[in-house]
Amino acid sequence: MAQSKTAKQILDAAEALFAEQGFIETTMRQITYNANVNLAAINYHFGSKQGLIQSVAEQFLRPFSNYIDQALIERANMLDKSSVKMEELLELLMRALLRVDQENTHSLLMFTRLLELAYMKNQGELREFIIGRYGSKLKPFITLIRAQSALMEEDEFFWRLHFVMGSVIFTLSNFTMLSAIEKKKFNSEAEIERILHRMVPVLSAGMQARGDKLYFSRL
Amino acid sequence: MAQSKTAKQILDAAEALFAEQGFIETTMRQITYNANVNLAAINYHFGSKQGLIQSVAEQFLRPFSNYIDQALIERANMLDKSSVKMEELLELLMRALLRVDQENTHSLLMFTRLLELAYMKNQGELREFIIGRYGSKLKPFITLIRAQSALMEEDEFFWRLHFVMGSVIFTLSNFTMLSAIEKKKFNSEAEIERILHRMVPVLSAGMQARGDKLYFSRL
Amino acid sequence: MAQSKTAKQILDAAEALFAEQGFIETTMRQITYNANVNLAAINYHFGSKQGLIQSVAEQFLRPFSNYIDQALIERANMLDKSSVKMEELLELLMRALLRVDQENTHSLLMFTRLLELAYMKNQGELREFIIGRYGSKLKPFITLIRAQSALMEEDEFFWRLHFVMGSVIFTLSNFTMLSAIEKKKFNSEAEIERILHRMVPVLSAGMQARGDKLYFSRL
Amino acid sequence: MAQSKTAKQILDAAEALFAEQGFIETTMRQITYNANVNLAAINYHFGSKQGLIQSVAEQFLRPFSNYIDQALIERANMLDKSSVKMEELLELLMRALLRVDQENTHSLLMFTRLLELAYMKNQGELREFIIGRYGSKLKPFITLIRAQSALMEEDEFFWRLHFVMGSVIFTLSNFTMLSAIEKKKFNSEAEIERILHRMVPVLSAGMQARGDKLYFSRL
DNA sequence: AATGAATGAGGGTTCATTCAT
DNA sequence: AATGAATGAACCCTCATTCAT
Repeated sequence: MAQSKTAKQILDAAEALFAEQGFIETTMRQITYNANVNLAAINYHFGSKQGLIQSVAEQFLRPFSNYIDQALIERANMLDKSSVKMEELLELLMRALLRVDQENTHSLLMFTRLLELAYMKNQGELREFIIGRYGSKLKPFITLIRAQSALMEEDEFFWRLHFVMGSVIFTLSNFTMLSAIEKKKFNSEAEIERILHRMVPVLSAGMQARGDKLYFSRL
Repeated sequence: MAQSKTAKQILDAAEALFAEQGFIETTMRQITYNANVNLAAINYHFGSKQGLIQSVAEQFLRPFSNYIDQALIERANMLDKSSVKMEELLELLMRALLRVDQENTHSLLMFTRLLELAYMKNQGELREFIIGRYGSKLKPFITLIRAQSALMEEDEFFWRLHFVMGSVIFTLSNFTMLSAIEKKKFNSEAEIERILHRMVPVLSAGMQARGDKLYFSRL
Repeated sequence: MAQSKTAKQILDAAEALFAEQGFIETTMRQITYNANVNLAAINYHFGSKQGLIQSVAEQFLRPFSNYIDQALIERANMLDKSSVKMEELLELLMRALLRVDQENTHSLLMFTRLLELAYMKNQGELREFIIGRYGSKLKPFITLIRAQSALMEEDEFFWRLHFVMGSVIFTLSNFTMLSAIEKKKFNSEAEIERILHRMVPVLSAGMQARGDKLYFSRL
Repeated sequence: MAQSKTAKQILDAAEALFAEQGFIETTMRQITYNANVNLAAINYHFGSKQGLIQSVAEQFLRPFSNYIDQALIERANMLDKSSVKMEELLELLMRALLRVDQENTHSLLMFTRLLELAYMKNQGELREFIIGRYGSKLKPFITLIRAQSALMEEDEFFWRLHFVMGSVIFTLSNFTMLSAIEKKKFNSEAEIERILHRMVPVLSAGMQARGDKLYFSRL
């Protein structure tokens, strides 16, 4: 059997709490209390809180990365190369995110919080863990994105990619908050699928925009 | 009313530390040590850490809001209405940000961290404080943006605005980290002005993109 | 005023417990419970447990080192140089130890435990603290010892000094135990002064012994 | 009765770790990890950590005690009684120590740490175990030492013996540390044989010194 | 107005031991 | 005979806050 009952309970409780509150804000005592296990169990099974975070992360990243792989293969078979479009790529990405989230309720939020954390200082270890483990898997996907973007230097592409990622991370990270505002303002319930879909043309246009048209004078 | 010397020292030290590390990560010990005042002084002068954050926030928001006002007047004078373009609006915004930052070193980062915090749960008080105090001031500017965006429903616009804001907030919030990566990868030093400039065409294209072209099948 | 009441209470309680149980075996909870103060007070006043140990150490080392200094000056005035003898030097040392112990009940045992600790691995910080602070003060004394020892190489002297120190440290460190055995065996109460006195001729002879007379065959 | 393979592995691993780090500092996790057995195995086979320590002790004490026996016989044969000297006795002891150490790498250090532990409070059980088991075996040897020492009362002899033992125990117990210092200071590598040899004249002179020459005034 | 001192609550981690199989 | 899993107790430390002056 892959993992003990206790480890499973810890993972589930941790996932829910991490998703809701964030990693740092969630304490080991909360997790073990919710999981109905002993405080020391986290250290026994995962070594440390950081270790638990990595395990929770992996639980999402593995299937996500697999979905991306599989989708790219599918796409390669289904379509003739000439017709690949940026928006299709982004939708493929969004679909992968949604699928994983569907399988495991908190995945999408976890993904977001994870990236958030990975960009923090003092989190070099986590950063390297993620990049080392999954960085290479996403490369072909990124290459496709690059091919569909406007012509630009490498460093420009680097920054744009992060502009776009920032959009996704920020939006998902604050989704609860934002959809509450929307409800109050427009009385319409936001669905995560709808929001992700709304992103596609925006992000796509961003990556394809011709740059450097203007430059504001310094000061 | 002139604030005491101690309060001033606390505000200055807090601003620098908040900008560098974030609000939650900064401890009162660090602030009072840097400010060269007693640990209890923060509670004495500002009631609590939260109170200090609001004071620091206000210290930044006031001049920023003034700059935006002024910039809109500038724009009204400088350009004939027909030629107002989205990119010009965004550059105007960026310029306002940079100007404030120039006057008071940490402003730009503070702005970002403030927004970040405002979107958090349990920060309803801060959120209302900001919106109540400065929300209305930005309205005319947003109206101009809306006019230059692609035709869309109100709720679509609401979301797009947040996509774009997410980009800015995320990028600036993680600027230190990202520019470190860039340096390692491309051996080039990122300047904040350059990055803000790079954002302009991307954000602009995002706001102007025609939406709803595709919709990924559920699941 | 030099130090707060709480700090004083902590020092006293810590000293007693350290002397009785050793540094590592004594917990911060025991100390603060005995001192009747809050657990966090140690960290407030001394930064860490290690910091407390250093403070306790200093409380003994300062007067001890002063006594040695003063005694050496006295000796220099009182006696003509020709008559300085090893045993006098050692008695001077013992007297210094006893005096400090008399002033502050647990000093002698503390001294011992301190040296014990200083020789442990992972205690480089403490070692450097002691040497840096008091190493130089003891140099003149050690030079006199050297002058009265048998002729030998520097490294031989180094080792002999530690043989002799080992005697003192071990005996004092286990004094409670040893004197209990003595009582059981000889029904006589051991007094620390008497024991230190007993050491003098033994240590003296050890330092003055001519070395290298025999060498056991390897294996 | 042959002990199980697991028990053997535990004993070996424990011995090495105890010798290197000391009893208290060595954790059961370290032992079982190095022994490549389950954490619970120690409690299963030895009842408790304390039980393991006693087993390890016995494993060393048996051969050591045999060597001493044998050495005393050797001595009886080799030398005519008139010429027995203190230094020869001590060298004989050192040789026994070295021989055991040679057969079983960690013996010498174990011997030291064991004595160290035996002198601690709360270790009455271990103390009695050692004395009950091996105390009598050393008696003839101690009688010989007594005969070669200076004339003195029984209790004086008792203390001197412990002064001398303290020297040996302390030096060996801190040998790693001391030889590191020597290396740094004199750039010469200390060998355990050489150090033991260096002790011989020092200890010998200590035991033979005439006592009571002076008495420092009780301040 | 200001501060040194003190505190209660809570943080992650480590340990030897025991339980269930 | 052996072990993976689990645990209770205890560890040192950090935090924002409050008290007494």
